[in-house]
Amino acid sequence: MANGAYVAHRENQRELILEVAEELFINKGIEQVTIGDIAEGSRLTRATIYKYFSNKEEIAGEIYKNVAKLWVERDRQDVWGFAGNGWERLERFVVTHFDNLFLNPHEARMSAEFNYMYSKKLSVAAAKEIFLESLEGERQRLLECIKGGQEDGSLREDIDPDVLLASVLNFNSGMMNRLGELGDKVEGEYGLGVETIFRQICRLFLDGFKPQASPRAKAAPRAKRASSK
Amino acid sequence: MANGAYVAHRENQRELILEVAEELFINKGIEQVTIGDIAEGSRLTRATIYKYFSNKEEIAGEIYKNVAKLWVERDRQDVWGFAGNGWERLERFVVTHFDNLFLNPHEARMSAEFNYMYSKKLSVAAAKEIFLESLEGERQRLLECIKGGQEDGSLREDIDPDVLLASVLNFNSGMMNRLGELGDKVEGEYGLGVETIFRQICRLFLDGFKPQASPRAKAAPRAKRASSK
Amino acid sequence: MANGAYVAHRENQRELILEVAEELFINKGIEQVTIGDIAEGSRLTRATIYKYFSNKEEIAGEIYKNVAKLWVERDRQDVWGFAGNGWERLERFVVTHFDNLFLNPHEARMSAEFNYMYSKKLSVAAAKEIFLESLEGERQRLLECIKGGQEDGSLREDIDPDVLLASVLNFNSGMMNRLGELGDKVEGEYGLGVETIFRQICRLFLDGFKPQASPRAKAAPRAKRASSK
Amino acid sequence: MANGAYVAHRENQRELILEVAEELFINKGIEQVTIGDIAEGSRLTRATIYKYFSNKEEIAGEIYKNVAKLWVERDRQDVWGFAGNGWERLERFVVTHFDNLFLNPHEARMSAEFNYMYSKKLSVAAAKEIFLESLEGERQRLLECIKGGQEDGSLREDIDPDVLLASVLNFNSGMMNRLGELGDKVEGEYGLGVETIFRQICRLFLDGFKPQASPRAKAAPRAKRASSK
DNA sequence: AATGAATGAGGGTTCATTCAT
DNA sequence: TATGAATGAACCCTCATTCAT
Repeated sequence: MANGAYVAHRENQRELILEVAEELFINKGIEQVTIGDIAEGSRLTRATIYKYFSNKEEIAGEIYKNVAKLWVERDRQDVWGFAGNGWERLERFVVTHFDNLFLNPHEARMSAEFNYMYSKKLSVAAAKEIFLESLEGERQRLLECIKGGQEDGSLREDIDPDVLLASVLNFNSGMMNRLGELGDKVEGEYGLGVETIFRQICRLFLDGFKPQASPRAKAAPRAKRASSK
Repeated sequence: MANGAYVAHRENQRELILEVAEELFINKGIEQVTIGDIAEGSRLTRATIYKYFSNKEEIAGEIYKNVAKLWVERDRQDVWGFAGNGWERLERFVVTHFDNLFLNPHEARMSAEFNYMYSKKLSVAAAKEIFLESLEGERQRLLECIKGGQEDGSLREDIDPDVLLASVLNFNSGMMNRLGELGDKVEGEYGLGVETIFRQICRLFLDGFKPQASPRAKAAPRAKRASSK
Repeated sequence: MANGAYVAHRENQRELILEVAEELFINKGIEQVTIGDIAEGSRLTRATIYKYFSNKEEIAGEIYKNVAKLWVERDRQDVWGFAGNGWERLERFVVTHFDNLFLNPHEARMSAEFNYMYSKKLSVAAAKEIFLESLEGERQRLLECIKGGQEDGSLREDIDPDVLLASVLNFNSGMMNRLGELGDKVEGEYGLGVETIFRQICRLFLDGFKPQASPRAKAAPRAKRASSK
Repeated sequence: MANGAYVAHRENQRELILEVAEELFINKGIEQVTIGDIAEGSRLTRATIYKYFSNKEEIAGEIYKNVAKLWVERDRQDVWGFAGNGWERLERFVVTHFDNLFLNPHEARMSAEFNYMYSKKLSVAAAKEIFLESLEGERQRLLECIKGGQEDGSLREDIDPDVLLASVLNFNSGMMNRLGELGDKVEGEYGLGVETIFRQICRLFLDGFKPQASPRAKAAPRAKRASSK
């Protein structure tokens, strides 16, 4: 029916807008992009954009959700289906993520953008909805993977699984955002390929999850410092 | 003479502006702060601010340089003066930095803000000037520390020292910025103290620098994925 | 036949739109109501509204005409059929009108709205058409009532009947609009019920129509004032 | 000092803006006037207008306050200084007001505009502040005049002084606003000069305040009507 | 050195209205 | 008949920046 055509058209326009917006967000930064830019890029008027989204943040949130959905989907296929010991599966979780980011740098870029925005503008409630929804069952699956690794002896047991979980997730986020922010700039800074460096960082981090042979080297006494303020 | 008074006055005003701006940048985010806000906070007019700085980015750069200078100074006192094997000194380098960040969260905040801005607005040249200048001799000192560690057997030798160096610096930056962006939000998300988590992340990362007992576990074959675009 | 159904349907829709619009005009003020509001209220789309009326003013005019028709109809029943002397019939004309307004405050509201709009947006021609059409034979009937009153001695004779007529009509309009604008606010302002006050105003005004016992008190010499501009 | 020049300049600009705005408000209606219109009229930019007033309503309020201040001032000179019996002073109060309005029609126009706006947009609190402030001691002075009139026998005693007071004030407002809305249109409608008509309305109303010779004519029995809704 | 005034550019948003379906 | 899409014109407001004092 005609109705179906309408719906299809709307969906096409929505996608068009999202694509244009993502491109712009990544190149110029969410905050630097105006609704006008998006309108121009999609050859629509500003007013029309508002027929589809009620503001820029909603657009950004939508794009982020799509990206996050991709991640979960990829994990489902390439990580959680993989049989191996705990450490190997954990490695897969981390490495596969960065593998894909090297292929799709825009995802890291968008994540960096969105996380920054989240830390500023989004209400905690709105952010939580987006982030939690985007993670779906990942946290649970990863937690079980970690517990399994501690049982099968491939992961160190001296750290609480919940802490390990939070560590992995924050490491991933932190380094992904760094990757996104650096973009192609890192070569200029370090004279090394960005991919090389981040692969090694992952490797170092992951090796730290293995059972540590000797009791951990005694940490040097901590520096005591006053606040700078 | 009168001239001296003028110079002193100018210096005072400059500092006042920088202090007010830092406070605002940290609380509201650089992009959300207007010159008007800074003017109001320092009880000057917008026009007067322009007598001291030519725009907001310059102010931010100045503040960042000051913070970075602090870091270098602290390292000089608490890290490079410390005698120990390579791994221990490296650990100090990383842990001391985060110790101080927990005491001075605004530094992490400012770093996150500035790095984000750098990835967007700053010309590569301007950014390079700021970042390189701020690092001064740190890179060199850290590189020597790493090489020493590989010689004294406390650091793994299967990774090039330059790569290890870049790894440490990028890890530090990435996790610091993540820390800055999260602020106090992480507790709500993970139910764990932010400090606990980040200390463990550092520990895991640093343990990965130790010589690895067994030849590195054979990585699972990498997933092959097409670009999402 | 089908044609009849169409016509009936159109008529129903028209009425629906008018009802919704009146409700909105009264509550929010004509200028604050958008075509979109009316569309939403009548569960139609904006585009559909345009199939029935060419703009908001036309809708408002239609509603006003309906209200005015009511007034004429009521007068026909309750005023002009009443036998009494001139003053008594005049009183009826005024008092009945306000009696009804107290029962139907939305009519006063709508009148106030419409008069205000008339003074601004409506072309003089369009306004004349609406106002004159709405008055139909009222002016004539009232004029005869006044002349009758002057003959039967119940109305003062020192003022020209045409002037008395214009006085009554303008008084009615002015106080009705004031009533409409005040709504229920007057109580807060004066601590008196709005109905009480307006009834007394009518009474004072009407008593002024009686033959004045003494020659009118000599007015104090008029103040001479320059324009404020 | 230069400071004085600044202050004087500001004051001039303020007045310029107010004058332009009043002219526009009167001709086009407050709601039809945009800040852009005012800016254009005063040969400033929109942004500059915002340096002087924070929005259109504030401008309108200011103009209304000025007009109301004029009224109070005129009353002080021409009404309250006048010695006469209660009815004569009351007459002065009403007639002087309209005398001045005929000379300065823009005042009636502005009052009509403002009252309409008050009934819609202004918060009751904001409106009260403006209206009460503008009336200053007028209410009290008029009340005493009325009580005096009842004592000296020039005013009817069968109506409570407070009610008489509210009657006069509402009559004045209502008819003034009607006058403002009609502008010069009334001639076209009634073939009579607007001034003539309104003078007679005042006269009729004021004559109603005199002690009524006979017991008030028994009102015809009131029409009983159902609500139109 | 510091200021107040003024600007121009641009951002987000809303609405009446038209058009193709 | 009714509708969804799209538009373009406005409007309000904010800000960085410059200029004369």
